[in-house]
Amino acid sequence: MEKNSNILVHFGIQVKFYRQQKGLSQEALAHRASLHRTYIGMIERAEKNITLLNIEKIANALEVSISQLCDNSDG
Amino acid sequence: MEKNSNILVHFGIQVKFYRQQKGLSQEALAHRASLHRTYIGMIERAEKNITLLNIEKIANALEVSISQLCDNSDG
DNA sequence: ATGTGACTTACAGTCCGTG
DNA sequence: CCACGGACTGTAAGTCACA
Repeated sequence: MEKNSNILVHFGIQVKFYRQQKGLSQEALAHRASLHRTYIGMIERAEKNITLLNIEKIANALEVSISQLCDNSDG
Repeated sequence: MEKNSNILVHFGIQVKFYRQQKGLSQEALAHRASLHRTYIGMIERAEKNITLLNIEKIANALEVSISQLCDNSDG
């Protein structure tokens, strides 16, 4: 229940979850978010400390709010 | 209606609002968040594209959720 | 269709000082 | 205390070839 503090891991998991829920491949999501396909992969694997502008791009591409991607459990 | 997409501006405004509500100076907040004092100023003025790790630091220092800092009026 | 190392360029983030 | 300029260091951004 304690978060790793690794909000990046959590973020990546959420991206992957919402992406698959929409039946999108990393490639397709990358296209919708105007980002590179390998970059999406890196985000999902929490290898990059993403910036707010790109967080928004992905949230929009996934049609979810930023809160849905970042929020853990309203800690 | 269109958002400016300027989430950075919105974020900066929220940081300033919650900071002042707690009666903290930029310096004091910087200290609590383990960030530099000039950096907090830059964020409030939307001059920097902050990363997720620092978003979390600031949210914790302000004792608010990330949603409260990022969420617009996403409909 | 995804993971990974290597790579270059742009900028996040720190520190000094001024008014 | 805060806004702002300049210089600097570290790392995110963005891409590719190949597994």
